[in-house]
Amino acid sequence: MPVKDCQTKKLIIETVMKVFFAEGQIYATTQDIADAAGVNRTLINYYFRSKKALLATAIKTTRKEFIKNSDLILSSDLPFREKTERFIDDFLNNLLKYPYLESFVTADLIQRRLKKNAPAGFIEKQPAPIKQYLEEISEEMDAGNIPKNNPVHFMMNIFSLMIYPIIMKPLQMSILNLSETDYEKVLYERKRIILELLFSSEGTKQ
Amino acid sequence: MPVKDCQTKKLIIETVMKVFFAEGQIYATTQDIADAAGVNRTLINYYFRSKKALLATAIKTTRKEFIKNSDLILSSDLPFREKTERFIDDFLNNLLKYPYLESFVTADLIQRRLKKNAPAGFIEKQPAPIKQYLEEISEEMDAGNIPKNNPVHFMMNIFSLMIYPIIMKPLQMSILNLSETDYEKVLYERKRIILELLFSSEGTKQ
DNA sequence: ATTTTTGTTGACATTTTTGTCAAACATAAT
DNA sequence: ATTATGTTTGACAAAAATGTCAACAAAAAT
Repeated sequence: MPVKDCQTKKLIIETVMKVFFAEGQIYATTQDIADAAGVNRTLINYYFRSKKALLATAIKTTRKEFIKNSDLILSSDLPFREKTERFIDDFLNNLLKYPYLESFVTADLIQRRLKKNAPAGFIEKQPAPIKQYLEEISEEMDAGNIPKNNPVHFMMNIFSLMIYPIIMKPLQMSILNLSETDYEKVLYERKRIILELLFSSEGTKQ
Repeated sequence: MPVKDCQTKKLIIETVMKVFFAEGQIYATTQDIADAAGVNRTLINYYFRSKKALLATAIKTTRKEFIKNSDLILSSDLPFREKTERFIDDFLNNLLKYPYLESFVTADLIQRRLKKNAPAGFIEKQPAPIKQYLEEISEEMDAGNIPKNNPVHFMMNIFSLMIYPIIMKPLQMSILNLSETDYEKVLYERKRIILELLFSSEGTKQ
């Protein structure tokens, strides 16, 4: 019976999550991973066949953890504004844990689109909760609560406002001339800012 | 006198700009670059010392082209709203040419922050035009034309709303269930959407 | 025309990264 | 104790990527 088994296997996956998705080391080698996990590199090939396979499962694992809560929120029957508020709150929390997951997945999608030599990831269909939420956005627009546009814009605005400042932190820090602590403070205010922006224009359509 | 000289040298740089910053092939090898440019790989080492050095100059070149116009706009004495409008217009155009420049630079910054083994880029100070524009944002806030907050939020909002949908296009396409042509159409509407959002909340501060 | 400089090429060397394999090890079951 | 099972390791092999070099070609300068 495997005892240590799942331990090291999990350890390796968690290390990938840390190194790639939390720290953003997209060029990390298998040796880097092994070192960070404190295990022999060969174990990566033992538990997962290849680096590619390891990254694929790591992505799946992280995505599940990422979506778990937010899908529940989007599928709930909370009133629109409250739902949006909770979604943003939850999403931002996950984002701060794994800021670079999206960048990595996107990079992956790009490589696969160009070469047959597919590195890791997987293409994802539209999640049902997102679809439902998009419909609610549409209703809110019809009700005149938010400016009437293609609902995808509202969704895009949310994602943009939440994600960009986090994934581009190093660049934004230098452009905006902010220290590490300053930036943290700014990020902390974001939730409020985003909500104000999304709902400030009540009935201001033209 | 060098005649062909600058031609191939330029060709190589332009190819890097295409492969890395336009197409997003962050894992492209020197051979990939040489193939795409139709030149012998050794020439990369002849004109630039190493891959690292090549990427460094390519980044500098692209950034210059990128900032050239938008800096003029930000430094001009146009009224705030018009200035913002032109800035966004110009920035979006450049962004569509080189969507992945920022992602690449950020990835680079991250690696350098962690290892001493610096790959390519360079750390950038706050550009003076940005500083000036931030002050103007502050004035607009004092004048009550836009909600009063830390001015960096306004700047962050602009960047986020412009850049995110472009750099995360593959992911957004699947999440929002949009085809290539649908997405292009949405992107085209963005400029208007962004401006409406930024200026919709006139005097709505709380 | 010849020399000099610059550009270009292919073969080779080095380094880095990934993957394989057999042997050693630990643990639980018989 | 011995076997069986899953785990771990180091040595090795293979592949991929980068860099160097001497030779060759083309153009400019003398």
